[in-house]
Amino acid sequence: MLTKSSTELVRQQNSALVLAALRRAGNLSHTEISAETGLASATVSAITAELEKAGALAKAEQHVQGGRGRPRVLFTPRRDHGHLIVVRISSDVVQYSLVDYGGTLLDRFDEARNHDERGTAPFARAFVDALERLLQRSRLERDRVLAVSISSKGLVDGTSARLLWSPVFGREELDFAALLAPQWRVKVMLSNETLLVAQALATQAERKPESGFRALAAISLGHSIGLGVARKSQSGEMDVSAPNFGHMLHTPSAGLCRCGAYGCIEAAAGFYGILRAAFEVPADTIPAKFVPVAELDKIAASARQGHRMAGYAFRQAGIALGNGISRMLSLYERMPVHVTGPGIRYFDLMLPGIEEGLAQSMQVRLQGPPEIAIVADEQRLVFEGHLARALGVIDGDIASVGASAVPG
Amino acid sequence: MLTKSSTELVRQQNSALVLAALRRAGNLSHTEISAETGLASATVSAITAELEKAGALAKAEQHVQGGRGRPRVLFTPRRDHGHLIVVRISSDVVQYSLVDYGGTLLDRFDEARNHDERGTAPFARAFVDALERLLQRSRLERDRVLAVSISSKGLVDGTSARLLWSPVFGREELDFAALLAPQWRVKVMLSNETLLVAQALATQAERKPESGFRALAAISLGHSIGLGVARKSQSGEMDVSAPNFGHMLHTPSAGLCRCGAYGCIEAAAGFYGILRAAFEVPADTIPAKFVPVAELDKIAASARQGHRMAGYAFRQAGIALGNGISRMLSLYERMPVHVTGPGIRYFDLMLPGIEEGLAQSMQVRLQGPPEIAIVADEQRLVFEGHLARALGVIDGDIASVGASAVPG
DNA sequence: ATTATTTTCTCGACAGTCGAGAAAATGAAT
DNA sequence: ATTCATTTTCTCGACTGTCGAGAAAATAAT
Repeated sequence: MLTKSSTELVRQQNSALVLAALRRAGNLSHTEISAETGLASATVSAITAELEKAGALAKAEQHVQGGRGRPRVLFTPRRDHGHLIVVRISSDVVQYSLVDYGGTLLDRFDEARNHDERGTAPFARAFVDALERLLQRSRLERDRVLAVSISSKGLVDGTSARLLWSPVFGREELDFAALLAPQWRVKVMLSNETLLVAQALATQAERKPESGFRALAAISLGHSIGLGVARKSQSGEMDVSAPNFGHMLHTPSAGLCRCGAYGCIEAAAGFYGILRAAFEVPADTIPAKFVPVAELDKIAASARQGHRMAGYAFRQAGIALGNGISRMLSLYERMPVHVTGPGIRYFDLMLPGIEEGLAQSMQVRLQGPPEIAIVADEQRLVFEGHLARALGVIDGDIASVGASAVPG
Repeated sequence: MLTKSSTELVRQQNSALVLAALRRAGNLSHTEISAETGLASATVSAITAELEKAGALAKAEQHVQGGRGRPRVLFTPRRDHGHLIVVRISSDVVQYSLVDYGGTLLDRFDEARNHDERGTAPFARAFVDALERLLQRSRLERDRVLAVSISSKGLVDGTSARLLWSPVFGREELDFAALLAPQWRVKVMLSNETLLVAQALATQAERKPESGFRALAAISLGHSIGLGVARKSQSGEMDVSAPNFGHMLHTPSAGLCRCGAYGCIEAAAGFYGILRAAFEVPADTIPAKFVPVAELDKIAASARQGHRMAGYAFRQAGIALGNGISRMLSLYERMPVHVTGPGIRYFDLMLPGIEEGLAQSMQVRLQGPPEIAIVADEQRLVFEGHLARALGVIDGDIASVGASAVPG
C-alpha cells in the first residue's frame, strides 16, 4: 500500500539525500552538493542551514582551492555529533569498536569467547559489560551513543534485533534490543555478517555510477557458509538481505549438519563437511564443533598432491556451492558473486566442483555462469558494512527529526 | 540511491493514493476518501478536482444515503476514460479481452493455437491481427487503448516486455514491445502467469488489512511448474516477482527436462515428469510435448487403488515440490503457499511427498512448515492479476501526468 | 418554516522548492 | 593600489502543495 506524502516528507527525503551525498563523496561544497543531488542551489542552502543548526554538519575551516573566484567552502559531518558502537561477534572472539559520526575509529578491543560456557546468559553479561567498558575508556556519556550495530553469523531478524539461530548458540534466541533496553536508549541493529559484506561491496559499487550496479551476492566460506544479497529495487533503493543459504537443502546425501537437519549446503561445503568427506567419516556422524584451519590446510595439501579422497572432498563441497548458487540465481536474477571468508584459500580446489554444480542448471545454461570474484579481507568488509549501514540509518534519523528537535 | 523529491511529486503520490483507494474499495465519497487515505479534506478536494478535470474520475449521479445531513456524493472511475487489452497466452489457446478503465469486461474471444507451426513469426502475426480485430469488434480507436497486458508461462523480463524462455517457444525470444511498437503507442506489459496469481491473491489479502499481510507464494501445477512471490517491502510497497522455480535444480537424478537441462523441478513434478516416472520410462527420454489430462487421471486412479509405481510417481513429484518450496523459503522468508493450476486434482497424492520434502530442511524444522492452501480457478485469478497490475500502472501514469496534460 | 446534522467546499496560513539575481570573495589585469 | 573578471554563496519572490477552520450546501427531523 502506498502511503501519504507531505511537504515535510519532501524536506526529510532531500535532507537524507544531502547527508548521503556527503557520506558517499566525502566533503562537498555548496555547488557540489547541488550537482550531486540535483537540488537547486537555494534548496541546498536551506537544508545545510538546517542541518548545521541541528549540529550534524559544519563548514570545514580550510577552503581548498586553486582557481579564481570566491573559494568553495566544504561541508563535512561534525564528528562529535554522536557516536556508534560496532560489535563483531565471531566464533572465537568478539570485537568492540567505538566510532564517531564521521566514521573514524576511536577505540577498539577484542574479547576472547569462552568456549566452555554454555548458553547465552554468560555471553549476555559479558556483552553488556564490554559496552560499559567501551564508554569508560573514552570517558563518554551513554547518551552520546546514537546506535549499537551488532553482527553475527546465523539467522537474524533484522527488524527486532533478535538472533534466531547461530552456529554458537543454536536455537537459543538472543534478543539484543531487550538486552540493552533497561539502560540504553539507543537504536540497536543486528545484521548477519555476510549481509554486511554484501552491503559494503554494494556501497563500493554505487560510488562509481558508471559501473551500472544492479545486484550482487557475497558468499562467505568457512566453518559455516554465509550469503548476502544486495539488490537495487525498481524504486532505486538498496535492498540487502541475508537468506539462509548455508542451511538451504543441498541434497539429503550430504549428511548430518550442525543444525540437526540433513543435507544442508554447509554439511558439504563447510569446513567440517570437507573434513568428514576427506576422512570418509560416516555422513551421520555429529561433526566437530570447531575444525582448526591447520587441519584443513593438510587436507588441501594432500588434495593438491593428488590424493583422491581429499580432492573428492573439495570437489563435492564445490558442487554443493555451485548447485546452491544456481538455485539462488534461479530465484533472484543473474548477478556477480563475490567469494570471501577463510575458505578462499581452498577456492582453487573447489572451483571445478562449483563450475560443475553451476552448469547443471537451466538458469546458467540460459544466461551463462555468473562472474565469480575472490575478495580477501572479509573482516574489513564486515566493518565497512557496519559503518555504511549504521551511519545511513543515523543519517535517516537526523533527516527525519530535522532542526525541529533542536531548541533555539 | 535515494532520489530527489519535490512538491509536485507529493501531489503525484497522493493522487495515486486516491486512485488506489478508489480501486480497492469501490466508489467512495469525499469524506471516505479522506478517511481511507489519511489526507485532509481540503487536499482531497484539490486532488479530486484535478482528476475530474483530467477525465479519470466522475461523480456518480446516484447519491446513496439513509441518514440526515447533506448526502454523500460518490466518486467513481470514469469507465470511458480509456481501455485495456488483456492477453492470456496458454499452451493451447490465446484469450483476448477488452476491459474498460473501470475494470469491467467489454469483449472477449479465444483463438486456438496451431501446434504444427514452428517459431514465433506466425504467432506474432496472429497476435497483432487479433488485437486489431478486438478494436474493430468494439469500433474502438487505437489511441483509446491505454495499455496491453500480456501473460504467459515461462521466464519473462518484465521491464522490457520480452519473453526470454517459454514452454512453447523455448529459447526463441519474443519482444512484445517491439512487436507493437510501429503501430501502437501504448504501454506494453508482459508478466509471468503465476506472478499474476500471486498479485491477485496479494491484492485480495490487502483488501482486509486486519489479516496483516506480509508475503505469500503462489505455485501453479500443470505441464510446467510456476511460482509467483508477492512481498511487502519495508517501505510498504508490494514487490511481486516470478522466480524461475520450475527450472530450479531439484536433483540431477530427476532426469531430462523439456528445457534441455537435467534435474529441474518440472522434470519431476510437471505432468510429463509424473508420467515418465509412473511408466518407468528412462529418465533421459525426451519427454512428450503435451500430456493429455486424461492420461494423468488414469495414473492417479491407479495410484489411488494402490498401484506402486503410480503412487511413487506422485510421491517423487511431491518431494521435488517440497524440497523446492523449502529452498524458496530459505532464500526468502516463511510465507503461506497457495497451490493452483490443473494439477491440484492430484494434490492429495502429492501432499505426503511435499511434507516429506519440506521436513528435510532446517528452515522448516526451525519455523515450522508453511501454511498450504489449495486455490481453484487459476484462470480467473490470472485475469484479476492482470487487472490489478495493469490498472494500477495506468493509475500511476494518470497521477504522474496530472491535470497538466489536459488543456483548459 | 425552522432547526439540527452531515457533507462538501473555500480561504488563509504554513512548509517546501526553484530560478534569478544580488552579494561575497578571490585572482588577474591595469 | 585599484579595478575587473570570475566563481561561489546567499537571498528574495513566485509557485506548488497540504492542512485546519469555518462557511456553504443539502437533507431529515421538528
